[in-house]
Amino acid sequence: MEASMYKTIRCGDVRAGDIGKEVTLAGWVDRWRDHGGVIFLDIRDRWGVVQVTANPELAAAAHETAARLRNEFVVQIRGIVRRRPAGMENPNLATGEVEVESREVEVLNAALTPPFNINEESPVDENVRLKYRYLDLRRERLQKNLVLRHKITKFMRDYLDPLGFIEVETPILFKTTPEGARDYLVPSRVHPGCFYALPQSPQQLKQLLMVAGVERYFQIARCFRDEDQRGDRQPEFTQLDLEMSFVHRDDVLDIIEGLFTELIPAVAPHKKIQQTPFPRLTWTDAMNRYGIDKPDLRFGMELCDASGVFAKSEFKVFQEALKSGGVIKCISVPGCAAYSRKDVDDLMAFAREQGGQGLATVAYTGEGVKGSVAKFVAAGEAAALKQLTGAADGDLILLVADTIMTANKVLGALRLLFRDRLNLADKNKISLVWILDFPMFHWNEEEKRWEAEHHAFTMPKEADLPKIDTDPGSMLSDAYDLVINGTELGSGSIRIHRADIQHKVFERIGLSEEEIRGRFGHLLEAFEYGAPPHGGMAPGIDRLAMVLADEPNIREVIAFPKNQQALDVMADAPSPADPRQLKELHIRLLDER
RNA sequence: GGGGGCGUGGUGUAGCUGGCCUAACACGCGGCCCUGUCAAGGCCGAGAUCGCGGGUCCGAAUCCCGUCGCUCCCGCCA
Repeated sequence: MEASMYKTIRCGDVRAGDIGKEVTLAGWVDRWRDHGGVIFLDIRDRWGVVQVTANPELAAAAHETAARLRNEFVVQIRGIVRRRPAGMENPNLATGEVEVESREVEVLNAALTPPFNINEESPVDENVRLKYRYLDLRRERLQKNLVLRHKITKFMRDYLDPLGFIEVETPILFKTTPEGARDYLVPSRVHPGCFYALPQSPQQLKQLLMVAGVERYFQIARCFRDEDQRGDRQPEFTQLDLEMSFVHRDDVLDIIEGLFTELIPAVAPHKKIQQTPFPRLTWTDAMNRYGIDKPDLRFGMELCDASGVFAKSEFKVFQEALKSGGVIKCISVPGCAAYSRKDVDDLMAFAREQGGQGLATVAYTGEGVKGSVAKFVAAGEAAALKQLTGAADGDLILLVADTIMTANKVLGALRLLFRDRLNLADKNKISLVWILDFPMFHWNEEEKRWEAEHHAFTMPKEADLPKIDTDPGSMLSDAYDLVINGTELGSGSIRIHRADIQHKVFERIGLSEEEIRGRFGHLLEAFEYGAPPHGGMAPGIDRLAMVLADEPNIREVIAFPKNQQALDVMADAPSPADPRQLKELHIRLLDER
């Protein structure tokens, strides 16, 4: 019931209890219907729509003004709340029992005809929507998404405060990080040739806050990464950044799990969390069973290792794969045994896109075993495969013979393809799963060096520390991911809090003494002054909102997003800089365009 | 960097095996009519040369080549 200078009641709040009252409304014309005599106006504000009547016999001037109104005009209306005549109520409207009989209608601002309809959810070319983002945001869909985001961040703050967390802001102008994504750079005017970097995350800063004795920190933090866009990636995005001191892994997991277990029903009651406590998978299990480190557990179709079944296979491709240390893995696709040659060819093309060599199929039809490798499959093998996968007649087995990495990747991608094609995942289910025990390092073949799988601040498993010089590839770390419906919601880890271990890890990933000192001197020094053991996590708020709002795209949950080319088409950013500005910044442009 | 899809009035689509397209339909827009509608209704009307450039052809929105833009995916995203 917020009153203001312009309105005594919100449009969406007018109810039967207000009948007889004089009210003043202000809002936008959502629709208007001129019946020759009486004119009906639907006036909209953020809280809803209310019908206003303009009757020439009751208020001639108001009626005259009402006749000139068009969609999206901004108006202020003084009138009396009336019960609608019997039979004229509109049950689709929260305000449908009543209407406002206008006495005065004032145009606060006229409006051009909008480039698309504000009052309905018709599809519109996204470029047009982005150009007129302020109009798109006026529509119900994005209004709802803005409110959802607000509820999410408000819930997070309210949840964490009583647990002793404090929100601390960290700088946007910071320092470039080696490894990781490309940085956005900001040139310094005062220091020619020097640049700030926008943080890819407040990682180092929150660790320094732990050294500072904050113990429990969080921030609704903006992060910047200059990489190519995806449906779930923007150059700038928001995380719930969180860090705790004196914790083991499970302390962090418990806090985060408690937060989401309560948050989701509170802000998205129609969504049901599939399983609490959240299931926990090791990274190795996730890869073996789902072929991916962010499995969607809303459906089965797990990967099976059929290497044993085909150990003595006559099929050359299978023989070769096994001989060279590879595997034969498969998934069973329900009800697709009747796939045509073309259907299967399309799947093969898809498998190749994912990096596979090809795809073999075995179809259990009513008339026996069919499929691309049917003639190489012995009866015993067919039966064993059927038992291994649990396939029924009518199912199609997709087999990949390759390195374990590639087989997992291809089948994991196929599993998701069929999730969407066969509608295997319930929209209103939320599968949240922890992925634990990630490898500490992976080998970068191109650069011929070890890289941190999670990031360089992650604590290796204590027991694996001795292997850092001898066998880094087999080391596990105390890193963890939280996965929601097959999307990485966030990741975190227990951090290194000792300068000697941190230094060792930097060395392992190929940083020189000079680089270590130049880039991380402050951190290593800080660790020498009593750094507590600590760890944390950073769930992505945009991705969470996207899933909870059933949006297919991250742009739908960001007020002013950039398009795939990282352009803001509304403001036309980025744009060329004024030569004077460039000069001040000591920047000369190369002659490319 | 690579691959797929799309690009027709303000918006969404149809047309796209070339000629009947002087480009259709819906919404929106403008005018007129109508005192109870609420996706109001009726009548009338304006509005696109089919992303751009080139080519084939007697003839192209429709075929070919190039190019630009948007989008999805791979690479990339510690």
